[in-house]
Amino acid sequence: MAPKNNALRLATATANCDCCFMESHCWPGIEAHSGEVLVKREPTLMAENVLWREGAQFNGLYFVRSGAIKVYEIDLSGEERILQFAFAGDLLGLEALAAGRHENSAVALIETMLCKLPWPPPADDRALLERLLKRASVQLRQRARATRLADPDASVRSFLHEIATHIGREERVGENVWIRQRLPMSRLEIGQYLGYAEETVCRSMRRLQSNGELEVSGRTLLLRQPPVGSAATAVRSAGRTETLSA
Amino acid sequence: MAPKNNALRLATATANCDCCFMESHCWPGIEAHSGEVLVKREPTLMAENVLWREGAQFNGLYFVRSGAIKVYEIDLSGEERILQFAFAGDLLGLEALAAGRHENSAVALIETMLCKLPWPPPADDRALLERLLKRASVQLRQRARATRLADPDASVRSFLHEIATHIGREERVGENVWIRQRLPMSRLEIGQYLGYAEETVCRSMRRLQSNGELEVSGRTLLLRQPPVGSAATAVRSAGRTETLSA
DNA sequence: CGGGTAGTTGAACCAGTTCAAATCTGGTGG
DNA sequence: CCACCAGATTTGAACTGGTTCAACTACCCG
Repeated sequence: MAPKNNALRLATATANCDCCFMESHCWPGIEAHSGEVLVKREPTLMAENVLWREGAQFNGLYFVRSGAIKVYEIDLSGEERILQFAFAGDLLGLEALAAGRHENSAVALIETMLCKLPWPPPADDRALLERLLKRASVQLRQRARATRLADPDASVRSFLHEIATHIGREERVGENVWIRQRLPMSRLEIGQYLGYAEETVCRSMRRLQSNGELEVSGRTLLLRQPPVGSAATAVRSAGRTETLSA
Repeated sequence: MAPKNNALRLATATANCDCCFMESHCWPGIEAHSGEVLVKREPTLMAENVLWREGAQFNGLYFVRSGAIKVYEIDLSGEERILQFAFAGDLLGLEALAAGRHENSAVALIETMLCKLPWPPPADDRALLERLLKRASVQLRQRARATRLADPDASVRSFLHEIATHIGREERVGENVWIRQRLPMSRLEIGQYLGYAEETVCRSMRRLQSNGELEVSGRTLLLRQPPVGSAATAVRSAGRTETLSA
């Protein structure tokens, strides 16, 4: 459980988002190739590698280029509570900006590539601040939804849909649309995020499976994308949100 | 339960935070009387008055000068979930900034005075953006803590302490320090915020009372401020945060 | 003082947790 | 390529803390 601190710290390079295929993911709405934003490529993290540790000084925000990061804290009773899962295009670390120090830890769940936006920002860029403020606003809105819903089935359904629509691939089988996704986190971690026990998540997924809402095999997930207007849609829209994080 | 929409909409006046006794509360860290920030005084809201309603267009952030506001949403099962309580000095509405539309509602719990910072801001002020970004960062950090803790006693204790240290008055009785505060919200609302039933909050407060941690009589609260280093402190620090909102 | 809402208490119920054990999976080394 | 291992997942069963329902009481406002 204790992650080995073998975070790779290889050479980093300054890069311009301009030339990055992820530009539109990291900066939704930005005019393509505006050449505005300077970030640093970070060395690739392998699963379990630490991005930052509780107590570390805050010195920049991260964008996920690919992979998955979990942000978590250890509460007084020693339990791990997961605060955020971040995937490609997501912004990480905003909550540490004000204090200048991280109050939680972040580790890679799978091989992950990141860019870093150093802080304070090198250039005095008002547009950048505005974009970050909007990102913060989005994260605040989403955090409000992350509370556990009425029952575990609703929570898990909502969680899986968020992940699937965020990073999954669509697949057509006959007239139905399914989303295929390999989950980067364990059942236990889903539980730690949603506020349920591992076993409850497990049983919940089984129920969803027997409802025909999804197929699971290990961490591979095939999620039914309910046709708009179906009865299932009304239920599912409980979890309507843009992404799992921002 | 349905609040009457008799929000008072009287004449508002542009004001400068400069001349306001709340300046240092609304803008912690700002150089006093810098004359930078322009806001509008909003008409006083009475208890139950609506500040904004779900679906309303976002057109500015609010600062609470005095009183108390609750921000809540109605989930699919018709239950009210409270997302934020805001008191004097707190900033409201950040989560609607990105979308340009409120996805939740806000009403006054008691008589409340507010200032509004129109959006987009009239002046192109980089320092303002930076401050707001920091405020957003603080709110993100705090939102992470608002999840329900291991047991209701810990949650309620933490909640009451946050409120008390934020808006309560200190009182010395012998060598002990107590904080006196009249709660602006009902037991039910505390439950809707913490994720417990009204009765559970009630019993929890009773347990804290028999522990000698507090005195309650209706909504009047007298909370023991544990001396630093006492056993109680270790427990209490579970809820260590700056304010209940930002 | 009287009515109505908010708060409190008790008891039964039940969803989710806990504990324990079986089963499966993915990855490793031979 | 296959056997094997450690960790992850699943299942079952007992337990328990929080919810629910139903009175009852206290407080606040007119």
